[in-house]
Amino acid sequence: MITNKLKKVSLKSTFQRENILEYIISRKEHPTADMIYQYMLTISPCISKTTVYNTVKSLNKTNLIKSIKFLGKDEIRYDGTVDAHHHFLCEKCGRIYDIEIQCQHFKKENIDGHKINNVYAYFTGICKECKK
Amino acid sequence: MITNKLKKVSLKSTFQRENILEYIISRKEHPTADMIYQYMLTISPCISKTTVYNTVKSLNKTNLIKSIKFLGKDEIRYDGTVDAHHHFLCEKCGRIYDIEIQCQHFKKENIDGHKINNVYAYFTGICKECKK
DNA sequence: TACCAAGTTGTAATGATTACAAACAAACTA
DNA sequence: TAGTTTGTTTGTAATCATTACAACTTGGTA
Repeated sequence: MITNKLKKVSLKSTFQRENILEYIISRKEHPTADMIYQYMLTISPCISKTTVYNTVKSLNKTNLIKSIKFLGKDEIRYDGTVDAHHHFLCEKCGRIYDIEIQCQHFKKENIDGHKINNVYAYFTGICKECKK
Repeated sequence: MITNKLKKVSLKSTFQRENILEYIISRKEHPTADMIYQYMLTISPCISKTTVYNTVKSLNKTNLIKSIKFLGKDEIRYDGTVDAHHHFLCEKCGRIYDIEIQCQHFKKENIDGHKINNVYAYFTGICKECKK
């Protein structure tokens, strides 16, 4: 439950936070800050965009959500699925799919002498819907 | 030779283009637009930043260079090495290293029914220099 | 219930990138 | 080699996502 997730990471439970987190997790669209803002306006007409940015920053820092960024797109997208996975971005419709592949490099701790902390990867192409 | 590279992709050969391309290829720093601009100022004091942006866009479109973008950094970096490879970003010093690993997904043409055109990936952590 | 640290709001600033129009130059043609 | 055309460069102004900041408000503890 959403409130517990916030409690677990010591974030105060507010209407804005609960609904923003719920929105990101339940919809699978990997929304942008503006999409979150547009949705929040419908249930909280006075919300500020700054609140959206503050909130996703907190949620991201406490690992309740993840951020993703694609080349050529200048906005950050937010992902409520936090376990290791990749993404697929459709070049035609812009939809973003979660990709559950396991890469052999995912668990490496060292490459070329560098200590690895994080792995980011995504694919682009034409999605199965657009191929039809 | 730089001039030939431009000819091959039917880009007119200009002082600005040759030097910007040469700079990106010869230095291995994966420079930002501003780094390129600062360098170009030293050999062409009247160059415009717009020229830098126009040029990297052309070079990128014709595959003479590649663009890279990292989460949390809001600038694009340019890479003169165009064959398939990944990157490592040091979280401490910001240096970017080319990573020559071959991923098993690199040559896949289909994942989950989506047609794959491109693969982007990078690692972050502490580089071997900063570990010392 | 009162208090205070933390959260929210609105406005203004930032900074990378793009739009646009005028001036200019590369390279082809005669 | 000069003229022409088309693509390039330049500078300024605009854009747009995101952040800074300061005043106001609220959650949750004592």
